[in-house]
Amino acid sequence: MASDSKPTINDVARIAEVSKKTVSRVINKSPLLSEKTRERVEQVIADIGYVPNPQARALALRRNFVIAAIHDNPNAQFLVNVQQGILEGLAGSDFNLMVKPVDRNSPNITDDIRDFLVRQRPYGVVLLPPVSENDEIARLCDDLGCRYVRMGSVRLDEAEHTVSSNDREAVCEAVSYLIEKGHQRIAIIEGPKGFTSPQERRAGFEEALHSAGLKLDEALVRPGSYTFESGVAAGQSLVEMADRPTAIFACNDEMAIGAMIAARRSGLLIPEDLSIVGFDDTPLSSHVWPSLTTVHWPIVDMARTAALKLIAPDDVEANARWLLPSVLIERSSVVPPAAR
Amino acid sequence: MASDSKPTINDVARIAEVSKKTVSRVINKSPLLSEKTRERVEQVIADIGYVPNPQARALALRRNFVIAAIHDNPNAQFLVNVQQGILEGLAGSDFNLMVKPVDRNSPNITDDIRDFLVRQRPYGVVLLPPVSENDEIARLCDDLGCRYVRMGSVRLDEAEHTVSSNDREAVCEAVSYLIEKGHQRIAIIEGPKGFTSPQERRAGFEEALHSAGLKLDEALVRPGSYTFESGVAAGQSLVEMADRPTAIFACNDEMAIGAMIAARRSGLLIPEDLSIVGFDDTPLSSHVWPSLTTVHWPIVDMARTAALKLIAPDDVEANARWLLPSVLIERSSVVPPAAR
DNA sequence: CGCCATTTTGACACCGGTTACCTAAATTAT
DNA sequence: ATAATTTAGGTAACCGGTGTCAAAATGGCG
Repeated sequence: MASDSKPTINDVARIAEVSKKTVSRVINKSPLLSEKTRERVEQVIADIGYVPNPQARALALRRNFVIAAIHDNPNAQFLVNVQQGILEGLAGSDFNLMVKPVDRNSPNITDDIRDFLVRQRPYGVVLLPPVSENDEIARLCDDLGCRYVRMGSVRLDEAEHTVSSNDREAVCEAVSYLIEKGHQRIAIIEGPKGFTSPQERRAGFEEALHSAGLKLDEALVRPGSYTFESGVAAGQSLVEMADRPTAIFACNDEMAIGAMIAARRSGLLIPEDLSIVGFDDTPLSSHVWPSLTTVHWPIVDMARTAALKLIAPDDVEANARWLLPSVLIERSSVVPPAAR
Repeated sequence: MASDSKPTINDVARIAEVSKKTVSRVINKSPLLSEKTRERVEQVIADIGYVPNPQARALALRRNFVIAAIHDNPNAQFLVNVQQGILEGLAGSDFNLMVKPVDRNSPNITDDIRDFLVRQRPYGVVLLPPVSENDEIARLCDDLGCRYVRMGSVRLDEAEHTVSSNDREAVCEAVSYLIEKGHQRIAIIEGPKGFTSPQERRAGFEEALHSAGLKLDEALVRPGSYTFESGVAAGQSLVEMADRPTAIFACNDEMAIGAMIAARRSGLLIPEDLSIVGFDDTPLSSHVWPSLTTVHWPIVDMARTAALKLIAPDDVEANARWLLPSVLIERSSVVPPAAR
């Protein structure tokens, strides 16, 4: 009993004895309408359960109510946080969220995205890191006249199309915290080359050393790829050193936890023998034992802000905001270094 | 230089000197067209870069090209896998994926979903567990004439609206494997009450015991909620028993890993002192040390199948498939019990 | 009461496609 | 050669909304 097909604006108009246009005015809360007819029409709408057809609206308005999240990020927790944030920003509006993953290794990412934008014509897109760091794609959106916000550690000094976090300052703070605790030999496990966020985090690391008068020991720098395995490998090579570091800063939590596991395998106690600081504040970081001291990366906030920038041009506050704070979360993976 | 607004079907018709309808026929690959005009029109389409407007099509066809994933599941890895699977199923079609999370604790989930379906009118929806277990919502889809597929351990004996996995058999196999290894005192950490999947997994557990002639010891049953913390709690209470079990089956990986951590905190060696088997095969399960023996839950396959069922009525193979195999993955968290 | 300004409402074309129906040309049958 | 049938393509209405602009209704004021 799937009932007859849905009532349309014409049905409402006929029953309420007004024109379609008047019904349209009621739906769109136009101010130039008498209270009397508005009530009458609203009554009819409620009676017959009329709901405007979004496709028809989209056609007439020449714009739809879709925000797309374009990503090439394989991290599940990140993705889900971003989606949550965008949906929070969209809540209460007519907008819906569409997800569009792209293949980071494909040579024609740009073509793929162009095709998507041209076919689907989303009202706006949120570009997620690392795809957000691709200037060509941002230009593509510009050319196609598609609203966009780039999320990440992009540090473009323009509020309109960007939502960033101050990774550099936050890492500087975190590493300074290690130094304050008495650590001098501090290692870093870097993120993948060629992206902004690992660069920023590395920069913050150096900044902290410099302002404490320490100099960077290249022997304590390890490459990483943001994966658990790369953290294990880097951690292992660090703890096997003759004069191993007393603390490690890893550019993300997964690698930090990998390093933790590697250290433990080598018989080290954490944090007594080795302090560790991560970055991201994934749920996992509070689940491991000892719980991981890390930098909270405000993904959900960034995503919510990005969504608001796209759909709420009047929200001056959201539109002005483009640099959100990453803050240090002290847990239990850091203590002063043991005397040697 | 955002260029003038996009070419429409009228532009193509005018330039190719045919009617709109003929262009429409070309787009829709209608067979009743001469090869000559088809080529001419296709040439014009390519020349001016015409792309059909999806909103207009949606309006005229009275159906859009949107598949929505409706979920109330907080697990990030699960969600991302589902999205990946659905997108694989949708790949190459005109369909796009929309995500619609609902609040599992809200009393008016049904109203929320009804509202979404009525407003957005997606072509089809994939209901994810545990929402998929709610019969009221399935009925709602029926009433609203919205195609749907319920994913999960739903075990409705009807292929049309269901994609399930054989959790029960798989768990039975996994626990039988423990028994073969020589374990007799096997504990279970259950999933949340009131959902099908934990029930099925528990049933499989009992089945394995029975067919081996063992009887269920209620003292070795612990409640859980699929969270890491509940796994820690359950694990701890199990290892503190005077005659503790030699093996634990946890109804998901997160709890298995929680139990693993709890056991280690109590000074137990894994797997020497305690074997552990999980369920899901999350990436984490191969990252922990020792790597977790677990049951692979074919989420991606299930999601892909669900998507195909929605959009490819001709794909008889996909439409007939509704029970996908969960298979045991042997890693290194199980060994025969130590002599006591 | 009549006139003008203002508010409220409606007629109609249009957004960019599709369907139903129709016509003219081409082909086949008689 | 003519009628019957098929094939190729066109016409007009329609899907369900919105924008424009003008008409109708209302109200204030002399």
